[in-house]
Amino acid sequence: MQTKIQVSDFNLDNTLFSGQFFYIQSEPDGWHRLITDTESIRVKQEGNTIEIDGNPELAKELLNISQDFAPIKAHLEKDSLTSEAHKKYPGIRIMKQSPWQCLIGFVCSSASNIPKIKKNILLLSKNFGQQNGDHFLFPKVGKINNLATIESCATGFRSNYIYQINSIITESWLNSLYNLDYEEAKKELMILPGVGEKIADCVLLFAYGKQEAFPVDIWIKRVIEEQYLKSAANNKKIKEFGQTKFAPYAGYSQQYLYQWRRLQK
DNA sequence: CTCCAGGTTCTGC
DNA sequence: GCAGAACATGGA
Repeated sequence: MQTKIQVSDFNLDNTLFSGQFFYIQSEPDGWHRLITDTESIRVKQEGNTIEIDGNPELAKELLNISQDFAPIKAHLEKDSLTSEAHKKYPGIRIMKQSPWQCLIGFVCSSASNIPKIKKNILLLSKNFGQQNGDHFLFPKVGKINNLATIESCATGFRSNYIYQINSIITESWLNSLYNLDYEEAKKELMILPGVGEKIADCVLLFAYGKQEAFPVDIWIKRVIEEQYLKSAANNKKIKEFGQTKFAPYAGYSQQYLYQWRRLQK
């Protein structure tokens, strides 16, 4: 099934390559296959049109296409650096992933890098996911259940975290967190082994839609120290600064600053 | 070979 | 409470 959706202030490539979602297979003709634990779709942007090959509801949800971007644009333009980042990398949207896939992706992310996280997710899917045509879906909750096989997915010291999380949590527990506010949901997520503040914030932002979350990684630490504080600071300080300065869209500001600093020469 | 990557946990004060 | 080390792995 093919569908076309008109968009504005939306850039597919900038969104897909901003380190939010790790199971993407890009084709040379501009199509990108986005793979979840239930289905996969192909998407492509031509001007202000998003072409969708597959379930259009999944595309709209995952890419957060229908979110009104006007208030976010106004917010980004209030600060000179987020404004510059928005000009340079326009149309980055905060995606709305399934909590499960987002959680495992970011558990893989600790002290790693984006190409390697993508490799981890691909290997986990090949080993534990269901085959779907020429690719494998992301594994469902409970399926990533063999430690030795997880270790073969190049996940290193994160292997045991993945193994334990897979056995501890259920789909309904993950869904129950939608009903909690930011602080409460964060406390719950941080019970999981291998999930600290930063990974919890990523899951809250990229899956649960908590726009006040301000994940602090090495790039955000750098950009805040270099461009705002003009001095060294610990992660707690960085996070407090970001959440206060960029409220109520700290998550969006974070994402644009992250991209700006990470891709800086 | 060394350094680094969308960090977290453990240890020792 | 805090800083510092340990934790695997692959790419530059």
